[in-house]
Amino acid sequence: MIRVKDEFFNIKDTLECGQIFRYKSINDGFFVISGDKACFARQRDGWVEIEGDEEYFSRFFDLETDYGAVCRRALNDSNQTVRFAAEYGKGIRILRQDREETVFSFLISQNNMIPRIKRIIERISAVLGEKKVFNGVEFYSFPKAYVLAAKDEEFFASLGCGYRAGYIASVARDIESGAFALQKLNEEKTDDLKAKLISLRGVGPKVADCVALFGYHRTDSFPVDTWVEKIYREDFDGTLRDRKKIASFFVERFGEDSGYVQQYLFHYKRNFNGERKK
DNA sequence: TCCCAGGGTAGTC
DNA sequence: GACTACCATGGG
Repeated sequence: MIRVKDEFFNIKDTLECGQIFRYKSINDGFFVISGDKACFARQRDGWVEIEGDEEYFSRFFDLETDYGAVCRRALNDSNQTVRFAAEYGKGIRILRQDREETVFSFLISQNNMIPRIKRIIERISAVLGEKKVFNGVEFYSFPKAYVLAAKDEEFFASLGCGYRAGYIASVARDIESGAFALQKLNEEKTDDLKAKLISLRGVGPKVADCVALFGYHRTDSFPVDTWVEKIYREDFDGTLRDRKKIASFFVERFGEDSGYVQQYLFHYKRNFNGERKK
C-alpha cells in the first residue's frame, strides 16, 4: 500500500477537478480506474492511502512532484483569484493518465457536460472493455484503440456520443493503423506535440491542451474552455476573444506552473461560480 | 422555449 | 488571418 502525507494531496479534489472521468465513491474512499488498472484511494488522519499497482499509481498520482512548492508559488501570486483558488484546491495534483484513454475521453468532452462525459465513457468501457476485478470490485478496462477501431460511427452514436461519434471512429483508426503513434510523441516539444495532436480529426486546441497536460504532463499548457474564459474575463479583466490567444496569455504569465494553476482556477470557479468573489 | 456544457469543423469573407 | 452556422444530447 502507498501511504503519503496529505498536506498537498486531497484525493477528492484531485479526482473531482475535471481531469479524470473514471472514478466512483465507494465505502470510505474512491475506486479509480486508469486504462486497464484500478486502485482504491482513501484519505484519513492526515494520510492518503492507495491500494493497487504501486509502480503504476505512484506515477499516476505524480508522487515525485513537490506540490508544496507549486502551491506556494500560486499562494503568492499577485492575482487574488489565483490565491483563493490555490488555497481552496491546494490538494489537487495533476494525474499522469493513460494516453489513449485521455485522447478519447477529451474528444468526448467537447461541448459536453462532465456527468454526461462520465456516463458515455462508462458505457464504452462496459461494452468494449475487458471485465476485471480488483479487491473484489468488478470494473471494465478502457478499450484499446484497436478494439475501438473495429466499430463504426453509428456504433458510437448509439452509445450517446452525439456528433463526436465520427471523431472517435476516425481517431481510433488512425492509432490502430499505426498512422498515429501516441507514445512516440513524448519526445516532441510541447508546441510540436500539440500540433500533431491537432492533426487528428476532432482534436482542436483545447482538447490538445488537455491531452498534453493530463497525458504527457506538459504543465506549460493552459486549456481554455468556457469556464476558463469566464475566469479570464471576470478575474483578469481580459478582453481577448480568441481562446488560443487567451491560452497564450496564461502560459506567458504562469510558465511551467500553467497546468497546475489552471486546475486550481477551474476547480474553484466551477464549485463556487459566483459565491465568495473578491 | 432558449441557453449552456472541459469545442471543432467547414464554409465564408 | 477573423467570423459564423452547425454539429447531438441532456439539464436548467
